Amino acid sequence: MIIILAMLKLTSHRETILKFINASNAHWDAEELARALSDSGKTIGIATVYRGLAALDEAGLIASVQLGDRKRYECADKKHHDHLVCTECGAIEEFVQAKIEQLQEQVAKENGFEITGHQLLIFGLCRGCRNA
Amino acid sequence: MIIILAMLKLTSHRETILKFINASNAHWDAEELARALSDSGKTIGIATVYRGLAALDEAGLIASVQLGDRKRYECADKKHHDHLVCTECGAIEEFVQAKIEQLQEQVAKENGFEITGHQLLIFGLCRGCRNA
DNA sequence: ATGATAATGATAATGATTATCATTCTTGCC
DNA sequence: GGCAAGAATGATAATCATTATCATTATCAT
Ligand SMILES: [Mn+2]
Ligand SMILES: [Mn+2]
Ligand SMILES: [Zn+2]
Ligand SMILES: [Zn+2]
Repeated sequence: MIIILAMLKLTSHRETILKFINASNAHWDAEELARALSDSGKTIGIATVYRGLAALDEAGLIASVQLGDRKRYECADKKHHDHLVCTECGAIEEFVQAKIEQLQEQVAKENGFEITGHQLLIFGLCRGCRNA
Repeated sequence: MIIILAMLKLTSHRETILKFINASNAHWDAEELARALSDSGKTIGIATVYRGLAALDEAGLIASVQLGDRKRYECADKKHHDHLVCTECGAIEEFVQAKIEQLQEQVAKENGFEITGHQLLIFGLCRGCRNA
């Protein structure tokens, strides 16, 4: 059904998790996802959800963002982007700013750093919450 | 001795914590700081260290960065900056990139967001770890 | 100095995530 | 198809950072 990388064993549970994430556009944390799966009749043990998410993330089949104290996952089939996080309602919006990405490389070079990843979180009030 | 904002009550413990942070150039988490204080003969209960750091941070007398799962604190008397984090040795370097800051404002505007804060973490290998 | 109020510290509680371990799948192979 | 080896699962205990409790103590305005 899906070509899974060699490092990952295909299991129905992982497939369920992967499909669920790919089918949505949200940023899920483990508990939320477990609840959603349960609500849709596909209950999976919470420990397995945690492990499945970590495995899929490591295999590059889904992406993750560390938001404050919890890790959230989203589908990986979109290009790299960063996030705007509303501190009022929790909404998460995405953006891409090529120039910022490029300037990060420059900063790294100036500091003798070899970049392996980055995370830019912009906190604030979303349009809705500003007007509320 | 120090002009403390009205919102914060001066206590010897908070003063100790503040001085310690200001005297160093590092990014401390609560446990590390408690241990360091203890080692220097000024033991402060761990709960008080947590509360003291949070209070000083809220008052703007020190600054904080959420690094992965733990919160780290540093002295606030430097201008805003972001961080380069070595995933190998844990070293944290600082940088300022005005253009990136400005582009963030632009991104926010484009999305109807009102920025209240941001955090840019660049992960990778520091010069030392690259050559090791 | 005195009292109102906030801070402290020992410790319990929380919340997210990981570790255990017995049981159940997957997959390669006959 | 049937089987064994090894990985995955799930219930639950364990961690780890941080916060909450609550009795005691310190601070600050009067
Ligand atoms: Mn996203
Ligand atoms: Mn810093
Ligand atoms: Zn909002
Ligand atoms: Zn390093």
